[in-house]
Amino acid sequence: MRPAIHIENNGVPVYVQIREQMLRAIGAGVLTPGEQMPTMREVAVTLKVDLNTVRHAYTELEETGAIVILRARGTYVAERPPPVDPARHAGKIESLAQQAIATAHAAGVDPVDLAERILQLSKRSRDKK
Amino acid sequence: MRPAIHIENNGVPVYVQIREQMLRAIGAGVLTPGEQMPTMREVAVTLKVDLNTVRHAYTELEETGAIVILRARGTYVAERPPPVDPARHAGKIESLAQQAIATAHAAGVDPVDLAERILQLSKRSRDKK
DNA sequence: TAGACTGTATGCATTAACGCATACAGTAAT
DNA sequence: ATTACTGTATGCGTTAATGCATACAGTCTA
Repeated sequence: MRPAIHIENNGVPVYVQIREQMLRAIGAGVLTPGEQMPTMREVAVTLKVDLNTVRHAYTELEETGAIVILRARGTYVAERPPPVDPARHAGKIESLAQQAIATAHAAGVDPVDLAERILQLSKRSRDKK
Repeated sequence: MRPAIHIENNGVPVYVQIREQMLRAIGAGVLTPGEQMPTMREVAVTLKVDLNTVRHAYTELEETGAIVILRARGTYVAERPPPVDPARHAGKIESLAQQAIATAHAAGVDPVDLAERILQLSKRSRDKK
């Protein structure tokens, strides 16, 4: 399956965003072990970023054992991808949640309203599929 | 209270890490509205990073309305802004929700998980009061 | 063998991030 | 007025991130 990658202008390097989202796609089962990853060029063109930027992300993914890169043959999800550390993932959620609360507070918005709106929007886009 | 900031070598810019973690501290209630933030120099020395790097982070926090910077007097966590008219308020929620979803996605987090965590945290802090 | 596809690599230019040092400018307490 | 503290600003140098173009090198299929 082709993961939907989304690049944002947060100050976070593009290659980091690609790396994280690919990791999530693998962890979530969107990309399964042995399956071919999207081609570097494919990702580069789709996201309108440089080929070397994608390679940067892929290289790091290979270093962590998440994927295997075969020259001229493509890249594939590793047969035994490193387990997604549950604590690490939970920490990310926690962090994002607190950030969202702070931001909402600063804008005079009730975090509960925000959360409910997020739910509506996400579930709606999920139904499309 | 003094938030414990931790800088990592993730490829994520230092100023982004500071910005995010300060936001997190505010969202978690470690830093409360009206409370003085750690001095820029304090943070710089503690984390062994450049003063301008900290300023970069603080400046962005001010732009989002999370903190208030008073020249020569220090920086403070923003008070909750006065309520605005319902139309703009709804617009803010919409905007924040979309931003949160994008950020979550970029970080490899399911927006639904994020929303549910926000709900938990907000309801909990609501009980305290 | 030819062509298409895929990863690898280089060079050049631009911008951002950062550290380090130094200085300037308000504020508040003594 | 002096001093200490806080934010603001500049200059210099280094490294990293990116985009853009171009080329090289394996692999596979027709």
